Amino acid sequence: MAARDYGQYGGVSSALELVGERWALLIIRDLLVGPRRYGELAGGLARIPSNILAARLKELQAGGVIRRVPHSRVIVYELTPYGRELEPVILALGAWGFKAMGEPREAQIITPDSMTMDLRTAFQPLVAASLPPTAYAARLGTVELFIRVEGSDLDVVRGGGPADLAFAAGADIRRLISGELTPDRAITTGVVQVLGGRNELLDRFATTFHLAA
Amino acid sequence: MAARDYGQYGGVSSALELVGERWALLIIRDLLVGPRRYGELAGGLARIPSNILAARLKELQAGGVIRRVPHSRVIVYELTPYGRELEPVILALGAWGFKAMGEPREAQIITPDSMTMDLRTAFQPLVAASLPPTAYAARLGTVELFIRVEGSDLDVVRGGGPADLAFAAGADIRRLISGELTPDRAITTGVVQVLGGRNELLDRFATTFHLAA
DNA sequence: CGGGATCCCGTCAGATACTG
DNA sequence: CAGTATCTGACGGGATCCCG
Repeated sequence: MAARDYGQYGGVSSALELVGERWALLIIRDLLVGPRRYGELAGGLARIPSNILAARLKELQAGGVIRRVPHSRVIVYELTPYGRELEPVILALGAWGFKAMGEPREAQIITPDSMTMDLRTAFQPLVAASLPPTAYAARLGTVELFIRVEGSDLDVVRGGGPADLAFAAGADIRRLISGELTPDRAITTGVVQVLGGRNELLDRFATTFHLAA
Repeated sequence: MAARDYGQYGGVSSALELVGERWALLIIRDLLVGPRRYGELAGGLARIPSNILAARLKELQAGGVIRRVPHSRVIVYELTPYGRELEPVILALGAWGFKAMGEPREAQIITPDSMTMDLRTAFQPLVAASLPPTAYAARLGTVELFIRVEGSDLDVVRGGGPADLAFAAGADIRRLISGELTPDRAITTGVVQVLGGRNELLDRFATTFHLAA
């Protein structure tokens, strides 16, 4: 049960002994969005074997990174305060990995939690601060997200709602966020379909969520 | 040879497919200090099997993270520009892991490169900017480092040199950096031995390198 | 001697089935 | 729904060997 050790005394090796095992940081990524049940984690991490998920949850719990909370009938996993301090790590890792993303491979899926964290990664609070509050309803593949930007605050939740701009796109929304595609070209090429609201608001979206490749 | 995939399309999973395998981030940590030869990496990562080191180097090269550079007779590995962009990730991970460090376990060693990166992690550029240039000669366990702070710049190299303060300590230098121990108590308890220079300069060291637990 | 490649073995991950 | 049990295959660990 004890995580495998690297035989070194240092910050990075200590961190990797706690969260360096396969799947661990993806579990933490999803828990950064909010507390999740076992089945929700398994659903978001489609290809994780259930025994591995169970093992990781125990290890992360033993390491003080997550907590197992019984809520009346159901059991929920959530990050401890110390686990929540991994947010800068996940955001930095996500920003770096974002630049390496190419076209989605066969059988690569988008999940609500991974998309939510990618949006948080690309979020530009300084840009957003000077823009009026805006709500977006985005359908990305099969994932529906309701995105509210207000000042330098960002809130992303699953589902829809009354939005200033509603749009649908696929995995290549990445090309809009990276700046590879202008908002205009994204619409004319069909990468983004505007379902409601003014087209110009996609400009605002693209400047609010931007991560150069 | 292709890295194992997570079946997800997202920034974090993409990153982990490139640098998420065991030992990979420790190799990158050491290469952030400077280009290294195969044997130097093997020396700094004492417990890595040579086949794993060889496999990781190939994978990281294929992923565009490192480069294999023949220098006349010898071969040197170095980070690509894209690989160097992992520095914020390593620093964030190191800062997080630093807080989880307890006493060194049996057979846990300190290496020059891991110590160098830990110092970079703990470095407070804003504090340093308002202090006069200072050079420290530190012997940490068997590791000798020459640390120069000038304005908000930090330079750490192996070996010694003419320093304003020379001191020796063990792994529990961590307790000074975390603030668990004041500089005064660190000296009186013998955690830090001042070998040359004025004792008061250890105050400056402790404020320049600080990471609360 | 530096820079690996090869071999064997143990452990972990992956897939599926099963249970309280 | 929240895991446990079991089996198989792949990867990591350790030692040894090889080649320029």
